[in-house]
Amino acid sequence: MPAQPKARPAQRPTMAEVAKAADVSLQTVSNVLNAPHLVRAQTRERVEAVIAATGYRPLKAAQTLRTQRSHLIAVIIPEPGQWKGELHNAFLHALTRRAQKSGYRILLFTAADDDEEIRAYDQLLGDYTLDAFVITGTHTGDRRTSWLRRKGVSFVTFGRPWGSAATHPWVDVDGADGERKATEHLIAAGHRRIAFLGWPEDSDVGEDRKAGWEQACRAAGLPTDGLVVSIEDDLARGRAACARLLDSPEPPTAFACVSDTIALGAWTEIAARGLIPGQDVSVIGFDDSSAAAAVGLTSVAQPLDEVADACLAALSKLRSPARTSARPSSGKIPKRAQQRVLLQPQLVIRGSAPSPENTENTEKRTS
Amino acid sequence: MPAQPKARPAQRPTMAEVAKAADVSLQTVSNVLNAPHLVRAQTRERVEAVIAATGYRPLKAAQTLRTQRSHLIAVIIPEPGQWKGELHNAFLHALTRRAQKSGYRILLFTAADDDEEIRAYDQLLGDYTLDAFVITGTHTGDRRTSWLRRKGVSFVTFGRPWGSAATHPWVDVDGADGERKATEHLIAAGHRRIAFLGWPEDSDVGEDRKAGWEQACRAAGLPTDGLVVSIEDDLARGRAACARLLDSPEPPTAFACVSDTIALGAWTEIAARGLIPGQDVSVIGFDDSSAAAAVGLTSVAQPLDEVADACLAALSKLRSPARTSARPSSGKIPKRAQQRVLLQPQLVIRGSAPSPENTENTEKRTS
DNA sequence: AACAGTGTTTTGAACGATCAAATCGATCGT
DNA sequence: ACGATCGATTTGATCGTTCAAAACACTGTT
Repeated sequence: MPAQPKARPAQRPTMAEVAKAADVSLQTVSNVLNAPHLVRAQTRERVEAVIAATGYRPLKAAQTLRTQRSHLIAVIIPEPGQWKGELHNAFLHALTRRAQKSGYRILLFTAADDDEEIRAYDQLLGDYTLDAFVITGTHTGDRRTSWLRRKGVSFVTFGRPWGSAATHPWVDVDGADGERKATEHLIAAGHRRIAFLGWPEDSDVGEDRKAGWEQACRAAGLPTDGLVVSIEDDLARGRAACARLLDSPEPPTAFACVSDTIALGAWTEIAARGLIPGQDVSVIGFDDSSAAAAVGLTSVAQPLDEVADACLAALSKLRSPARTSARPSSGKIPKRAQQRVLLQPQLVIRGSAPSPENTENTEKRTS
Repeated sequence: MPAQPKARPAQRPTMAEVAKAADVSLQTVSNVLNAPHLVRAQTRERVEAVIAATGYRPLKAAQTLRTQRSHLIAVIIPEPGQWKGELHNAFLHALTRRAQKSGYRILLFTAADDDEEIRAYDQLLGDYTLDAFVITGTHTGDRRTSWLRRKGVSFVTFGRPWGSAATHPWVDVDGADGERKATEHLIAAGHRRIAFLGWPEDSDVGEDRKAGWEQACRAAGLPTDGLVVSIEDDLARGRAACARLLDSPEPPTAFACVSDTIALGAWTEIAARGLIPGQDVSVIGFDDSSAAAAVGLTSVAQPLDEVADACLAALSKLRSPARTSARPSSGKIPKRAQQRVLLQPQLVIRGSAPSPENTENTEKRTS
């Protein structure tokens, strides 16, 4: 029996095989895929037919090696319980969905703190040929963004460059606007003493949201003194804070909260006192968690799908590896997507703070 | 000015550069990394020194192309709100952490249902050179596992092959055991009528957990008739079911629940009646969500870190591309990691169902 | 009839690593 | 002292794709 004649059984087809079957060169197949305008229509159709028949798909590993572009975007997955597990999870999902539509994939990594995260960047960049990072939870004095910039890596942040004039692309949700909408909703329902249950003052996001509440109160001539509480993001603390305020000489009739966690604490305390949330005392949370939906808590929802879209759009600068050529850049500036995007959240109205006209528990959204 | 003499500024070092600097061949550098025993100690040290000095790291894309191994494991990220968002998120985190310790990375993808998921597998396998999949949420008649098997792809499932004798590697948590522990805990605290708030009967996981409750009751000679409720995983329904049972002629004094969501519903109803959870009526949930921790709900915790470890260990069969060689396999069977692992959950005791001797709200874990 | 200009296709090299086999020295047995 | 054996290292080919430049085939000009 002669030596096996190159038997290649049911393997994944390669570009060379497609080329042979279509009786063209390798490069022509490549052109059909990457630069169709260079190929004569007739030839192109023939090649495309073979591609369809064989189910050929270019191998990413080979493409990556050659082009230095992997179609991979790295994103952190936070420690459970940290930075709003549920919110981040929904964001990750949106990002993954959107990315895979445009041919990208999300690569996960973990890190307990910013320094560890920077080390993770270094590792990832050493191993893989990443196209970009999506960074979440930016804050004042964030070292991660400057590190990435220094390394020349593309990235977007979900979160503004708080407290710095950094010019990197970012996408964020207008927390002040959200809290303002929540507060105005309460005012429209007739409330005149509206408390704000917030986070400790070192939180950029927290201060932003607080500002929204304050603006709305000011604009309506309502008091704010003695109506602010700063606590860690914890249901029990939210409950305690709510109790304290309700027992004060001039108790508020509504609570605007910096998070659903804290709002649920308030909601629990109100219910435990035999009061009816949304009727006797109103509560509004932030982030529209599943728990909020479950108990009927009105909450401010972040448009995560849009955030994900905007992040990916901002990364569309993944073009041209910036090679300085003698060719003068033609006067046309490449229209790049928005690099700094601030999106508006929505108020999801439920029983804990219903609309003035309509006291039903029906859920509705207002932008 | 002469042509630029191969100026290579601060690029990432390649293996060739390391080889030149250490005055050895390419292959020797490769051997130092992949088969150190083949290299003379003195040479090895010299090469290692250069590697350390230059910070050289092999490029995954090139390795992947050559070895057909990417060190990538694909995992689904479920739609928010589906299959226990929080639980899956924690699982993903554990998996990512463990994987990156062993040089692997997690690649995300999404899919709305099983068919779409299979299409996603096909896409991923077409593009990337994946090492394996981790599948979650297996169920009776699951088409995904048979598809993967047919394609010859390595994978593990988090979840048993319910209702089939499939032989693929899997890791699961013993839900019956968890619910039994919960029920026994309630029995030890003196409860004699313990209800079970469960899911509709088409859920494999739900039936497994229910069996645990039933076993514990039977073993203690306690009644089960009329104490089972089947509802969707929803807080409001849990609350309603709890109310119905409490209003029945022979109301239970404790609730073992199939999930934290439902347990929180029960908890809410109990609290709303002015009863004190854990004192008047006890409740135990399942999954130890952050909400359970927040309100002090006793719950059954899945050992997700161990699940992740076991999944990765089961995948350690990522060896040998199965080439049939003439070399007879030596008698030694390669010790492979456990391919079928059933882990035991832990009861996390909190106020809603305290220990008999100790009515404090202190949190403790018992295995 | 030779030439420039287009449009289309092919050739050759390269990306960065690993595999398979060849080579080179030194050691060993008889 | 000579081939055999073994350890250490090198050479050559290859994974599947894209880039850069060359080659080819026409058309229209002069």
